[in-house]
Amino acid sequence: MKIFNTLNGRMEEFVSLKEGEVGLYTCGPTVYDYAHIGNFRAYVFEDFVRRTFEYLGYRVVQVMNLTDVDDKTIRRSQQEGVTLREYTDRYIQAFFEDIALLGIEPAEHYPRATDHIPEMVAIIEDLLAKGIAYRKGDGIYFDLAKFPKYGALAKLDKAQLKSGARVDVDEYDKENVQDFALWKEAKEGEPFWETSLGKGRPGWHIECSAMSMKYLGPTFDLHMGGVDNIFPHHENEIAQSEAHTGKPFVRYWLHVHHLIVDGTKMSKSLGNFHTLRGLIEKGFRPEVIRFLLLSTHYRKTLNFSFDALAQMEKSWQRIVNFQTELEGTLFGEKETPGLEDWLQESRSKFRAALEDDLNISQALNTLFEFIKEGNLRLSRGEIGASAANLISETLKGFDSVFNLLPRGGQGELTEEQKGLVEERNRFRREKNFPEADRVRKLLLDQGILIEDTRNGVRWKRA
RNA sequence: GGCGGCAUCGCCAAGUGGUAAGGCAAAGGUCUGCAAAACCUUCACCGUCGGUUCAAAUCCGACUGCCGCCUCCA
Repeated sequence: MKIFNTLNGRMEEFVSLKEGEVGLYTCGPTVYDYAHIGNFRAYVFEDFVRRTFEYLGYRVVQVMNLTDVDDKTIRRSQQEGVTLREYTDRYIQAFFEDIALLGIEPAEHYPRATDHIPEMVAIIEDLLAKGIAYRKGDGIYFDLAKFPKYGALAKLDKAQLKSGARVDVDEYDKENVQDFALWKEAKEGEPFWETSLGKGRPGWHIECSAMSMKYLGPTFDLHMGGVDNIFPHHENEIAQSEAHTGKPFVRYWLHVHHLIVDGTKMSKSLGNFHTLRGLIEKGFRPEVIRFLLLSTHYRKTLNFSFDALAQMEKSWQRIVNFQTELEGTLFGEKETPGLEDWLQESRSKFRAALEDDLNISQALNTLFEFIKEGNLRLSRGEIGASAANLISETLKGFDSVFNLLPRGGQGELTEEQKGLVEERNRFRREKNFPEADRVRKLLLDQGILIEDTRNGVRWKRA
């Protein structure tokens, strides 16, 4: 498995710390609102990575944090006059609903920041004791001067980091504008925690250090997130964690690039801002949205458009049709020449694509070539029952990584519906087409679409 | 202002030195009671201009456009 490691800007062979197991930390949402499709591009890709490792035989231990305390969550909960917990509970629930719709496999751990205050305090106390952190004015800050490696991930020269245009330096009471907050002392009217550090709340970055190390250990395999997190968030995580433990923090960093809409940045003011809920209300299937979010290699900007989404729907249908035909057709027994070789070759091409820095486009190429060949064989009438089953299993194996097929197959017909299909067949044999069409319409009204193929009748849910 | 990324057929998107994967759309055909699905055929000299090389979409330079980072946004 080769992956592009942001840490050194190179393609590297992935070797896990523990054989057969991957420790994975993925930066999760700040739960102040519904997540948007840009967020979901990252989460869907992370799911793809997780599934890829599982496909390759690894056991994955994934941690995704839920940031439930920050300026935005505090401000909004106050505006609504509810507690921080009540406010964030609502969006955490929405988040879980959304990722379930997108077919994202749950992580092993979803730690909430506010449930891990003691762990964060412990790290901060240690950093204070080591003289790496200092208390000043309204908070506790990390002293970058004590961490020479700072800037390695983002490839920023510390000396060149200036107080940017976006920061009003006067607002901060720290010794160096570059230093970042570990702890913020309680402000009037804001939620706070009573700790050995005093009353206050954690800075943003410390939660990820505390929670990742708690569940994955001081050094772990893989840390992912959006490119915008490289600096300062991930840079700060490295500084805090390594200053605390004296050990390397993360071995491989993977960063997902952004999503743009119609070639331009997604923003509320441009009216091109989309949430998953919004798209579903417009009638798009979550599987298709997942497909689109997945369809571009993670290190490239993904261009979202409704045009593209509509095309994805068709493209997706091709995959589903193939599976439907394999599962929903009554095949006889038949010898299929070269079956094993073909399946074997497809699997190895598929695997090679995944192992090449998670090249999903190549993996999809393999999938569609597989479907093409399968359809060709179907049209030639070469497929028997056992072959159809093997092909279907191979397809499902590929799909265990994409997760695009409707889950649990398409179910079974009721006895009555089966009877109707039989009845229609009888009418067709008798060439009584008006009656056959009437029965077909009857089934369609129940959501069952009947299609006649060379290999027999098949059905699917409309 | 500093740093970085991207630019491939109408659309989505692989390919990073040896002459353009795949999907959608489109056109023609086959199959078919109809419909759908499927199959066959057709469909690109890779943003612009220079350079390096026997050979470049692939390397170098300039330009144009878009995107991102430069302290709390995936």
